[in-house]
Amino acid sequence: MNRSKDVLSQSILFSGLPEQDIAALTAIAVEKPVAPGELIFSEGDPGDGFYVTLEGMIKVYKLSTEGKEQILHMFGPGEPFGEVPVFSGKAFPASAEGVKKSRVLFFPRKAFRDLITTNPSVAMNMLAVLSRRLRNFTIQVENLSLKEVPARLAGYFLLQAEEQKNPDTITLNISKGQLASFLGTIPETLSRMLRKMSEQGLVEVQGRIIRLLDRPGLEDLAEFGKMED
Amino acid sequence: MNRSKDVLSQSILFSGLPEQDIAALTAIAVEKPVAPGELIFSEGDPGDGFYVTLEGMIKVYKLSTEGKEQILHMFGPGEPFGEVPVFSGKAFPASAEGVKKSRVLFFPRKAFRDLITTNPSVAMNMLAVLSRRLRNFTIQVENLSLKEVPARLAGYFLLQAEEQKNPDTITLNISKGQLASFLGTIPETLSRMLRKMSEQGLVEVQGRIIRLLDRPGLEDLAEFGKMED
DNA sequence: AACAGTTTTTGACATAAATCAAGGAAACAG
DNA sequence: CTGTTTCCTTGATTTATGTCAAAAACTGTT
Repeated sequence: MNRSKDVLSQSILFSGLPEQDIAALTAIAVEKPVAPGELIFSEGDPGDGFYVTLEGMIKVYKLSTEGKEQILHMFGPGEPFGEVPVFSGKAFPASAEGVKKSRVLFFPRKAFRDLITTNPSVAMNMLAVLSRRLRNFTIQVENLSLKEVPARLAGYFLLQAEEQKNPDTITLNISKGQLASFLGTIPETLSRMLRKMSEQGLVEVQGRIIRLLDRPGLEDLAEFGKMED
Repeated sequence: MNRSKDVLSQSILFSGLPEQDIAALTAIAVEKPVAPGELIFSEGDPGDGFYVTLEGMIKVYKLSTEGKEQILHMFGPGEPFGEVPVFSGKAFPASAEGVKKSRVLFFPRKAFRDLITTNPSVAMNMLAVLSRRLRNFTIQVENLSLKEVPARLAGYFLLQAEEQKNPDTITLNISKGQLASFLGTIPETLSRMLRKMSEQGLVEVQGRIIRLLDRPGLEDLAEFGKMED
């Protein structure tokens, strides 16, 4: 039942690699189960390797001194995380833990760096992964600094609708509390905004199922962020 | 007077490259003067290459629909920028313009990708550059989401003191308005915070010269972000 | 079905920072 | 220098969102 090879050969990082290279990779990698809420690494840890999510979902986050959490990324199957220390030479800039029951694959730093120097296509894939992540960060900074919570929320819904390829209904794959943390706010505020959006007929909320009733309205909200009360 | 080679051979990206490779690089690159306020590229532009700052200072930023600006990075001599589209295949996620009279070097996408596939050490350097940038972004997100303006400002001062290797006096190399935009706030707020910090004896402000009078106090402020009025 | 635990919602209130408006200082060009 | 433009500061006010406290709605478990 070793599906790690399948996940890897499908992943952004290793797609296009010949069968035998994948085999060599799985040989140097260590698989690890992760329980919900279990810490994988902490901000400040040295970081002598990186991970690929095989199954489940991993969050990467920061905590304020008062305990507020900001989620930086959520990673599903096939997605690598924790690569920054491998190339920057510095410690993990954030912490990672499982959001649900998960499995991850750990790749030791040296073995992976060796692979990259001999295999330009892996290097190119890694560059693409990091570039895409930088892109996402620019959007996250833009959201936090230039947009208000309703606009971020509307943007999130529209993005999810695309990813879930369903233009008018999405299902949250994380709790509302986690969503609040991802959007840079707190559960109370998120709850209030959801109610407001419902009252205005933009969405209909049933637990984790969100029906998008007014896409033009949501698109407008995501861009201009104004909501008349 | 072609110092581009010198700047390149000193740069993070090309350090360690043999003389002849640097020469080959400058052969494919195009030098371009940039006036203060001159646009280099805009968010959404295709991006068929990236840049290295030779001289001066370049800012990369986002604008809100209402015109507020958030600066994402400031790049000085030797620093590359605009690489994301080269590897992600997508458009520029932000815009770039000169802050002062500058010179930049443009590298066409294809030539650079070719260089990387044949030259693992350049690939590794680029990975290091992108990783470091990701690191900075996590800090920026943390600042925007988990810290208040006084804490960000104190953190900025301490960072500058380090970079300028002078523990008790720093000189701003950008205007206060630009600093506000970098910290994710507006000039009015920045001005008020500076006054407050002066009143509390944390710093002394004389134009662009900031004297750090109370490092422990500033460090505390940067971490906990509380300032009694 | 009932319990303990968590997650979500709601209300009243506090506050950091944005906005609006205007005056002052500094930098720059002629 | 001297006028003009840009940058910076200050005050009064508004607003979005965080805080605190408590109730309500789920979740899964014996």
